[in-house]
Amino acid sequence: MTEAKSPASSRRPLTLRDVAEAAGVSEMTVSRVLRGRGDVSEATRRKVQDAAARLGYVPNKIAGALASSRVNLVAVIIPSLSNMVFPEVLAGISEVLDETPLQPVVGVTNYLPRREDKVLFEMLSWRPSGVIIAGIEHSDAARAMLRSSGVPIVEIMDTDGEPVDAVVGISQRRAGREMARAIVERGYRRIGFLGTKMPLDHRARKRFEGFTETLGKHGIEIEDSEFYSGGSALAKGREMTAAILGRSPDLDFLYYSNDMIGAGGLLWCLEHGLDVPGRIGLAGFNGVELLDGLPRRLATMDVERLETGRMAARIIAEAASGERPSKRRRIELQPVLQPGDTMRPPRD
Amino acid sequence: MTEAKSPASSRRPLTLRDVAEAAGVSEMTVSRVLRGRGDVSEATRRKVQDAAARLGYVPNKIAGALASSRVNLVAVIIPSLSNMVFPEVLAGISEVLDETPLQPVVGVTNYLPRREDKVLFEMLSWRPSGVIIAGIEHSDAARAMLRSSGVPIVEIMDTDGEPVDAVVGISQRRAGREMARAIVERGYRRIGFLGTKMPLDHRARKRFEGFTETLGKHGIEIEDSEFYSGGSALAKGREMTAAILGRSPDLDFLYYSNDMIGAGGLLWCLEHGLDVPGRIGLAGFNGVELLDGLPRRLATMDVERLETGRMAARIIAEAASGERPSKRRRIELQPVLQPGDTMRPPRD
DNA sequence: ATGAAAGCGCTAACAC
DNA sequence: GTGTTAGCGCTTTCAT
Repeated sequence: MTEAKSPASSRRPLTLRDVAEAAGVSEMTVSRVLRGRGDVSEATRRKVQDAAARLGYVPNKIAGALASSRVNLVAVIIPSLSNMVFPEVLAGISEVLDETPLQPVVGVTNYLPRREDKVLFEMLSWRPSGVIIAGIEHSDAARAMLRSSGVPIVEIMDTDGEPVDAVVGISQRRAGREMARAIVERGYRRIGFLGTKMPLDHRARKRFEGFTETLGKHGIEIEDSEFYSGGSALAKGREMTAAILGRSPDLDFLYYSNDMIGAGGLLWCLEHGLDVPGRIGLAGFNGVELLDGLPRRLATMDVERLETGRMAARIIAEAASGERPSKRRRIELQPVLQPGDTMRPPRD
Repeated sequence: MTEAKSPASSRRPLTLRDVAEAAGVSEMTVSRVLRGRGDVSEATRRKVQDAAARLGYVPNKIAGALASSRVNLVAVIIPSLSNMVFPEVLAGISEVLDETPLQPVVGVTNYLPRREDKVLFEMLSWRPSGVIIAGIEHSDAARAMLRSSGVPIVEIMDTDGEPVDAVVGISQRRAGREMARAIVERGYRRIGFLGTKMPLDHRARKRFEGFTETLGKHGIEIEDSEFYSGGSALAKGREMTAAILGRSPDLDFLYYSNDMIGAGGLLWCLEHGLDVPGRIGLAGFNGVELLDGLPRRLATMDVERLETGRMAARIIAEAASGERPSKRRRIELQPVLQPGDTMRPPRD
């Protein structure tokens, strides 16, 4: 059966007026029915709904938004989608916004400040009801845009600094410090660090700073380190582990800046018969679900990504629904050490 | 330094008129400068740009879009962000759209037709310049909306069916058939299948149908199967592998519906000392980068996700830039078998 | 090279 | 309960 050239396929999209004429009422009445606002008699309501459905009317939110100056979009700005951390935060955001009329719109910056500025500018030009943005480090321009946007802003995943408005997440420095403490408590002393070559990843940098700071207090310095960029993180974890242990075979702990390279390192160590966690301990960062299926559970630090997303979304949703802003503008979640099977127990 | 209550932080967002007044020209001139259209003298151009920058003016795209009936958004509708396949397609889309004025806007359906209808409706109500949507199976309502939207539509990742407009991807049935052929050619005969419990994942279903169809032609039936839902795919892969081999120890090949559970299965087999690929062969599906770091490279079928995204985006970009639509409305990419190390070589 | 007028499709506010 | 009027902040079109 060939598609008949139905009227619906004419190039001009339908307007309220079309529905109004088809239903024999005013545009205003159609508008009320379609938004479920105001009093409309059951009879006209049905007439209108029938007409709209029959014609296949899709409202024009552009016009609606302009007229009402209400836009049910929440800008969500994150550095990447390929690091599973961010989709998980997004899941938390969606979960909460699904209960509201708000909708998330995602922008990706690839960790580039320039792109962040641009993405933010683009999104703000759609006049969203709120902004959730990863990190607390932004260009002056970005901070100015956020400040003068007039909508609620939630910076997430890093509380080390001054937020523009609200902030939800963990202290990355503290996460680094706590991991260092856990390692030292467990008697490891010769420590290697493996991470990404990403000067622009402020969260990784702060973790590293916190980590070295606490080691320093115990008179320990990182003995060797390896950095990578690009490629399959699992494979890189293997390569880097081989390289660092080739150079510095006496290391007794390897701290990886993310779970994926940590998993690669774990596989390498097991294949090479190293005694984990006796001879050498391993830890990653993030607590990604993936780890559950590894031969041993890699030690890691869970950062409550889902909850971060949820709380950020709640702040926006509250503000958008006109509630007076809650007092809690700064929510610091606690990173939770999961020692898994790749760290020996603490000495007492 | 405390933030002074600058005029910019007044609650009313700036309009063109504000910039026009500040620059001492008409709104129209400001509009021209900001869009880089029409002839404006260098002098006024500078005046306007200065004023806009100084005030921190962010244009209102809602008003602009309504006036020009041009919206530089491309709706991208996918089932999930946690299956890495989709972020990769998105990366291909972004790569191409970054060279154009177009911007992707992502909607996630969680594999639910209801949600797909809703997300599509919401996105169409913003009058995007095009739609890229995963799959070729949609509700009647969704197909009607797509058809009457008046914008270019590209359905991706599955070519087995009648697209509304254009389609880019692989034939999932064919991918299933080719995997079956490869397995049979390599002398495996007692085959188990492990997959997701997702009646709504049409692509997985079609692959399965193609798979069994080709096996059938060789007089082979699947001997046993396992299905899962939820949880860590890697862990599930292990569990299911243990379960299926516990029940049916004579299986000599396991076909997993995705690489993640395949990887879990591979780890399990290696830990239990099974001879892979001699005693038992394994294969997954998708060709995810993750696999590079596994102890052995899992056999898989690469489906060119990046390229799929790129080509879909190109079709939209062409149409949006007013070029007459290219003839290629149906682009079938070829799934590529990557035998890795978990299938023995074909018998000749 | 610049400006003035009209209107995009809808909703707020007010009449009836 | 329903209709009318006047914009929302831009861009299009046409005049100068």
